Amino acid sequence: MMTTIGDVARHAGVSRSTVSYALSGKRAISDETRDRIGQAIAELGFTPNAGARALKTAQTMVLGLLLQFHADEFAPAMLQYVLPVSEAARDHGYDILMVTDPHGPEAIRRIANSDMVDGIVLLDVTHADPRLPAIAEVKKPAALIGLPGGAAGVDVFDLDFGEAARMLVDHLQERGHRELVLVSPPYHVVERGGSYVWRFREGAVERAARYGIQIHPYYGESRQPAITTSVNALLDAHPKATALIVHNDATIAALPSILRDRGVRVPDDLSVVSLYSRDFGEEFSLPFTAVESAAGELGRRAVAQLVRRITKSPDAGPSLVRFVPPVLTDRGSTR
Amino acid sequence: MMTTIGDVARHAGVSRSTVSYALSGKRAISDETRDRIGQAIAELGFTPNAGARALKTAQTMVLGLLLQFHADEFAPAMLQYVLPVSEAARDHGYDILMVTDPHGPEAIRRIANSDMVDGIVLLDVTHADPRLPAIAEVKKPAALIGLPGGAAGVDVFDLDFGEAARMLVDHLQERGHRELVLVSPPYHVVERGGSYVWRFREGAVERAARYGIQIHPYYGESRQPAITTSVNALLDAHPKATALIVHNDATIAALPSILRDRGVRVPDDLSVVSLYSRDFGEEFSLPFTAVESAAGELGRRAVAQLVRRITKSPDAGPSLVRFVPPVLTDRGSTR
DNA sequence: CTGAAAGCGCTTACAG
DNA sequence: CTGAAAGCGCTTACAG
Repeated sequence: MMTTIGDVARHAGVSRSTVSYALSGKRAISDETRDRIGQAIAELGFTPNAGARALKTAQTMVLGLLLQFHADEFAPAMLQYVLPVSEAARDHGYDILMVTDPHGPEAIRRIANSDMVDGIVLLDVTHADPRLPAIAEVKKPAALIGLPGGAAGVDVFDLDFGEAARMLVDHLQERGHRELVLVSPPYHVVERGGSYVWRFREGAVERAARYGIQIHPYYGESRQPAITTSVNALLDAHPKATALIVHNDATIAALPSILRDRGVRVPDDLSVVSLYSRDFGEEFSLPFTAVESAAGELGRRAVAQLVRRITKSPDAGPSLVRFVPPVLTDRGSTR
Repeated sequence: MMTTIGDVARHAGVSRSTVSYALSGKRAISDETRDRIGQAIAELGFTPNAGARALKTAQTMVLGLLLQFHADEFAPAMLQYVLPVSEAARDHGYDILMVTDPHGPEAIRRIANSDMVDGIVLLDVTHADPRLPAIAEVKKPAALIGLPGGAAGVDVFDLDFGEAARMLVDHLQERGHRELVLVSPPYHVVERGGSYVWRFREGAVERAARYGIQIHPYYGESRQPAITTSVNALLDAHPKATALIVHNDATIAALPSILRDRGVRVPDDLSVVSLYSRDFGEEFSLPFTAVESAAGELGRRAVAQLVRRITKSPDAGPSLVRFVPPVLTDRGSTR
């Protein structure tokens, strides 16, 4: 039923190895033979069997992509990472095996030990990510998006959240703000080890302290109506604060409505800065000055480095930790 | 380097076939032999090579999932389909090869002809979807989410958008509304063949006509600030309309802000009904009476049927077209 | 420039 | 209850 390389060889009157070499270009083939093979392939509609090729070459040309969806969390930002990873993989000739299994470590062992993938991308890596021991154990190249606590032994890519916070505080300081409120992600993200929460928070708090700026840090919420309640409560608690730093996707998405209901105008009554990706901002129509979360660049760099690890000799240098420098986009939401 | 079934066999002092049968359970094995094999597997850490198994059995245990992201469209709703498909696949023992390649037909030929997948799920299928000829050509089982124009020769799952519209009009009619405004998806979705646009629209228009209700149908926008401008324009144009039917994700997400800016209260000044999934509504904090878009159920049913096609004999009956009946959730946004 | 043969790691008739 | 052998569809030394 399926056309094999043997069918093509027979049809073209050559050996199977010649067809294989014609396909790979790994040795010289006479023009006439190449033409006959090309014609046979066109007539029969041949595509090499990926499993057989993988078995022989020990390369699947597939990357594993591990995502996790946490209940009670704001999912729409996830897509900003998945798409660039998928597109970058295709650009490098790889397909994506997407795994959403909540049992991350087991899923990693399964796809790695059965050799379904040549390498693995982990999204949303946490401080003590339970998937990291599995990654170390399976001996496949891997790239992480998100900063783990210790040395992971694999390549790590993340936004420089500390620097992002400092840039935003600087931006407000330059405009004369002396009292700020900071809304971080929900506290359960800290408990899960989402280090971007405290890296951003510490960056903001330290920078504010250096300037003698008062800053009131809070953990926000991820769902309505708690978001509205909490934002209102902390604005009430700090009536003299002139600026709000929002490091919380669900909160920034809800903020326009909340402020409108309070009759608060941005930037006249309150300055607002945040951290989100350009696409996310567009989808939610967010008009705030913000640091780009750089999901696309992180995804592309992680894939490029992973492919390098796969294709170069097993130990192509020590593992990398790369912080993408933040970029601030001024959308006029500060005064 | 990698542990093979031969290593396990040697370690356990049995033949490779015995190990294989112990794993598959396809023939009786003495307790003692089974124990020795189990121990060997545990000590050596054996997982069968997926490529070799696929080559021999002609089954990859992988499903292809094809998504497309259209520029100038509202992406967050896509995740509501991807996740249930992925989870349902895992429940059936399958992994997901996710393909976001904008060249859909080529991507289908590639993953199907190289036998990377046992079946294919197509998301967001349109009236004259260019991917359908490729699906027909490759001779792999497939399941579509979204209704194609003609007979696809494969199983089709979609929400009954006509019925959804009729339910919403009924709901408004029962409450005495006599003049409605309908916001459909952007017109370019119609041009692309998104039949859910006109199925919903026709359902609403016909139902309204039957009741003698005036209805003003419009195509909406997918991005700000056009959304705000267009909603304001059509509310201005129909000051006597008492209810709004929104069949447009980007518009419904923006609606709370827009109405607040106009000083319009729901449902006192205006009744609003819509169509979206429960998760989507939660993420965007949407308080509107709506028909559930049933993304989860569609994904699960598509996968279940696809697996049936794969595992049962090649022709397990004629191809199906299944419309999931809409369910209305009253959130009190009508009066 | 081309071919015959071995082998990647499995599964499964065939044989006992 | 178990084993030896064939074969899935490729790639790549080896040989000419």
